[in-house]
Amino acid sequence: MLKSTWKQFDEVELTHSSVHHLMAMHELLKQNGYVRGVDIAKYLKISRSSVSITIHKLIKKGYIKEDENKFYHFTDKGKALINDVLSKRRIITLFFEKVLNLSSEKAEAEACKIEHLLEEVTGQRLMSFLGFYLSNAEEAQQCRKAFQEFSYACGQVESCDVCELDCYFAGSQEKH
Amino acid sequence: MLKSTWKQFDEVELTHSSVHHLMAMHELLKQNGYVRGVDIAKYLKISRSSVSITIHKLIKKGYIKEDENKFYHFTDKGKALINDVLSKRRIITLFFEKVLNLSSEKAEAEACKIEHLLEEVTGQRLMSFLGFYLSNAEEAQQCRKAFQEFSYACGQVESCDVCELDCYFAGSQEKH
DNA sequence: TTCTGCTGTTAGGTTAACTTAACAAATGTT
DNA sequence: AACATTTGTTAAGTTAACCTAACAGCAGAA
Repeated sequence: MLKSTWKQFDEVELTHSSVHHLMAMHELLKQNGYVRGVDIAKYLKISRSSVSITIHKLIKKGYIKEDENKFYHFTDKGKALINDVLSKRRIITLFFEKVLNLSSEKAEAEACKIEHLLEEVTGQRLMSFLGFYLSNAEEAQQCRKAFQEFSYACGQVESCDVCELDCYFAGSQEKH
Repeated sequence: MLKSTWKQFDEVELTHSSVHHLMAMHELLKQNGYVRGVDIAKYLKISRSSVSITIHKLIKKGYIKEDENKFYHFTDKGKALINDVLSKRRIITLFFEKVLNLSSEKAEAEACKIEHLLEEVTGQRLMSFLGFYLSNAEEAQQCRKAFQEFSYACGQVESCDVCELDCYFAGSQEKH
């Protein structure tokens, strides 16, 4: 891999924290019809002061505007971002839940950690894959069924095609 | 979702940065047979001082030990972690590349951003899925073939089952 | 109207991860 | 032997994201 690829982690347009301030806003707007700083603070379980600072940064960046009564609203830019992140989260969650059979709580928790890090194209491709894999297409249905019956027999071998090192899956069976 | 789920992001045992110091070590050990601070610094393109500090933290946490000549080595704990992360990266990369058809560079870059955030169980499930999906099983082969021929016809509709909001995939087609 | 409580902001402090600058110790060169 | 380079460490500064404490403004209750 390119030796500085790892730095892309820091180069996301908005941090995990900022994205979640926006997500909280979206959720609270849907719930209550309005959002104030204190609502976000309670929702995210952080201090009002911290929220105040982050929100002002987001205002400066053009994702949020504030009205006379200190109620917050999304700008078009903010709405677009929320839409992207929500879609991506939804798709990733669906994948974890419907394909990998994680519980819906775990699926959401895992999606939440990575949703803002993946590029649009990855989300789109995943979307496309799910659109097919979860469809009623004959091949998809049979594939799902066969996978359910399939149990990866990694326990017997020292190494397999997929993991070059000690078998990851084998190791996992001791732990679980 | 549980309202504090998002905080799990910060609660990973090792940060993105720390994990990548260990990954760099692994890579350099494989390449040269030894690692010093300056090697890691050059590899990660950060300052020697920064590496020095991070490495000492990792020594305190028990992932690395230092010999008389300031060469670094993994402890068993470090080896186990590297093994886990590498396996997870490999699986995720494979998924992005072989299932979602991302280029191998993009697949690795995307995997790199999220590999340390996903739980073991997620990696295992993905492993299991790939083990089947990429296998020679009749159903898997047909599914792969059918998916290749499939193009998600999202353009015609306002919304679809998968994305509740504006169609994510439709939006993406304008951009690309 | 005074008091209380809620809300937002500011000030000052912490931690993690970077930076540059300065320096000490070892190593290599001439 | 003297000088230059490499390497690791330390000091001091930056940014992001949190914290607590203090305080100002407002709004409702006694």
